[in-house]
Amino acid sequence: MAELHPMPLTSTTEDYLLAIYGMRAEAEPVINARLAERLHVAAPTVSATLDRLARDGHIWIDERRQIYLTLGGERVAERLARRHRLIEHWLIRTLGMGWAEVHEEADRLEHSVSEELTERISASLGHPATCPHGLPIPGNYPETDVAQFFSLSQAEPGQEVRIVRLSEPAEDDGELLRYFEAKQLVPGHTMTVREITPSGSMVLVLDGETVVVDERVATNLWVMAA
Amino acid sequence: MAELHPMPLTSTTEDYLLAIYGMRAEAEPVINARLAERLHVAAPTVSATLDRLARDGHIWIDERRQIYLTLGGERVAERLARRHRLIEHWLIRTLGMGWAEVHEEADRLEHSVSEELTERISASLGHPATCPHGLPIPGNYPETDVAQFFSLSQAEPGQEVRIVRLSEPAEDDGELLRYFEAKQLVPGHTMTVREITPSGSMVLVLDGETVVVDERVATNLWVMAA
DNA sequence: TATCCGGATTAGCATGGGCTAAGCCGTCCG
DNA sequence: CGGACGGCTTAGCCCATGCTAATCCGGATA
Repeated sequence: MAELHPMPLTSTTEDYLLAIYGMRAEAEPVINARLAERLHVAAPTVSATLDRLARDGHIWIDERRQIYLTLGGERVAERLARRHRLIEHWLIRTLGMGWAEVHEEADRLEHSVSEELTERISASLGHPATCPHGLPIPGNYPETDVAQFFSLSQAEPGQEVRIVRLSEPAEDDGELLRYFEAKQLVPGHTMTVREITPSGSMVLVLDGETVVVDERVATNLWVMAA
Repeated sequence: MAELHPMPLTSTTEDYLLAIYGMRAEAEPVINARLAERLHVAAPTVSATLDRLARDGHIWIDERRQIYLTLGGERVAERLARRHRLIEHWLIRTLGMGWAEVHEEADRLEHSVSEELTERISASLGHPATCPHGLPIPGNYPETDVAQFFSLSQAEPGQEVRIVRLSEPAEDDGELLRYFEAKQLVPGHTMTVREITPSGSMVLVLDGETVVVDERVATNLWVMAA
């Protein structure tokens, strides 16, 4: 039974749908335990909330307890991702907020901006294709070559790559964001992989500067061959 | 017992504090029943919520059941009013939203914008003293002559007055807002009271146009001698 | 004085969203 | 084979926020 007049979703509901959407986009396994980590809540809380989400037709759960968005759930999540990523751009462009700070602000604002406001923002920015951290903005992102993207941790020594975006979880790590910003490890920049140490750390050269990143960091940067 | 680290307030809590603040500013009696009307909730809900607000030190209630903000509660409300009114300006100036629509949008956004963002907005607007509907922005409003303001319904025939602001409740009435906008009954505009009918309606002349407003409408416009 | 009315409270209930503590499953490993 | 361990649910609890129905109270009025 679909609702005739869809109830406005709660902020919590939106958070869950967006988290599931993000994990799917990164091809991470979407299960109860991972959601609990990402959302910083206890496992039983996730179970109960997922029950409601399933009841309301936003998600479904298969026999192996994998969680999937329904078409409706995905539409909601896409709209939220769109809002979130547009807001980030907006805060940077029109108010000069910091590259590393806007994600947190957008996390709150995404639940409050209307559809109408979202479209005005998109228009005023010239309908950007990605957020400042390189994540695609649904509705603005051209159908392309996502297949060419791979994690920096997969790059070979000697390879020259261009950063295209951050991983989803990186966005929630303020520390990491500030580090990326400081080292100029941001979308658009090109670098060369000098070497990879036995422990998995990568020695990079960008703008003539040598930067060393450990494996955890490398995993969170998506690149393409430059 | 004051909290050491003040818990973030809920959206509901903020709504109540802001409503009380607004009613006080208009010298309306602040009692349970009026709050129930303004917030569109049932009386017992208001009682329970006010109990919590009192428990947490945001308000106090006297023997005649009048509700007052504590110093802390007032500080919260002022910050909210500041945010709300700055956001309204911002939406109009930077995104071209409508004068009659921004209040509703700001009602949601005011709960989500950070202190930092608020100040950036204020700065980018040149620290405006009032919202687009003429209500003062706490922190930006110069200490002046509020005493000179009076309700249009108190004006005398023949008097020339300038609109300074709307009443608080008018802001929640989209219909009325659109009417004001259409008739150019907005802050800054000057008009002359031609006559007052026995029923309380007022015949006004502004910009050479004759406009008739009934008493309910006149009550919602604050003016000063032009 | 008796009544009515506006305003408030009490009682009882629901829902969303949190928590801990316990226990229950599979799978994989020693 | 027997654990241990990861993941999930059950049971039991809490609080904020909403509701209705019923009652209570105090002041104004017929």
